Amino acid sequence: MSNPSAETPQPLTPDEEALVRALGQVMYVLPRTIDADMVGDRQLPLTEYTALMNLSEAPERRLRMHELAALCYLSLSGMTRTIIRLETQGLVKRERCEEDARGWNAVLTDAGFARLEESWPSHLAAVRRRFLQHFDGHDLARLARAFRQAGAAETTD
Amino acid sequence: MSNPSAETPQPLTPDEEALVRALGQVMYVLPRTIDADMVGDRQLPLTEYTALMNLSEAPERRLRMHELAALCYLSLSGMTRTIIRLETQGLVKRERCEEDARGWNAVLTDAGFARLEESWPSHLAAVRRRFLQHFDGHDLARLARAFRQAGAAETTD
DNA sequence: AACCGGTGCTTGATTGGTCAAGCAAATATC
DNA sequence: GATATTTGCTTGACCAATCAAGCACCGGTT
Repeated sequence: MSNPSAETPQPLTPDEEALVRALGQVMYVLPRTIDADMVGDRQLPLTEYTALMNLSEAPERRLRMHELAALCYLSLSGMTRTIIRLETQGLVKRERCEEDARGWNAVLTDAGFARLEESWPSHLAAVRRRFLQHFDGHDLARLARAFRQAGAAETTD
Repeated sequence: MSNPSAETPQPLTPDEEALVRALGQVMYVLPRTIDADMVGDRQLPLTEYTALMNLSEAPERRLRMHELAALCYLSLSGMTRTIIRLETQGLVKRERCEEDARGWNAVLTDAGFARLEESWPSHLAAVRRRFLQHFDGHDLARLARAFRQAGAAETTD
């Protein structure tokens, strides 16, 4: 991403500076507190919750590994490991893919669905308490748009 | 709407839902992309950059371990390990604390300061490109306030 | 002055992620 | 239709974080 020509780029304005510092804080703190809330409550870490949630929304409650990984913003190997954890708890099972024998589907089991329903209120509460609450009165739709842009990784350069 | 009982808490509005999903994305993706940008450019991972930056702003460019840990939103042991990495690169040194022989100060070396100056533009560019840019036209001060609230961990309930 | 609980930091074990290498099935090329 | 390349996922090695246990020193009590 190399330094754009100038050796001393435009420094941040105080407002920008404040936002960037606050971002640092949020990036570090939020995932951990939400995760901690959920683990404390129902023993379901955020990553595993996210996986189950995405499965529950998929047709047939099943998804190929790479699709699920993308939806969870996880590497493929990270996803493999998450699914293994979920499988040993009986919340998910893996089935070979019909039309491509290299592929696997992760399938949400009934136990997995039940567990998700159980965890859902806790997750919702954590998200409200730790996050949404503080954006009361903001234009949420507009914020969401900005967030999505920022999150769209454009790994390039 | 029907019964908001204890078992079915108020679900999210579509706007809230969108924001929460976008947050998930940002929480996962941003730290990694910013880190990747900086590592690619100057071999300074974000955690180490943050430590150096906080030291550079401290009086005498020195800080006790627990102070630095708090500023970096890191556990004390995480901080120990980060400082060890920085020390082996010669960017920081540790000195026993004068008034309390149990304590240590992490001190930014000249090499560390130089390295920080070198990395600064790259960090700035990454932050602009990955984050600030997408909040053009927003009320940054207000946003920063909301972020800070969300980041203020209140670990217990 | 000898103890003893509390504090500051480090160390050991574990965890949850990464990337790179590997394996098996699919597909393209000849 | 045999071989080479690509694709889908898993595995191995590693890394940066965590928590809990340990060690050294402080400061108050007797």
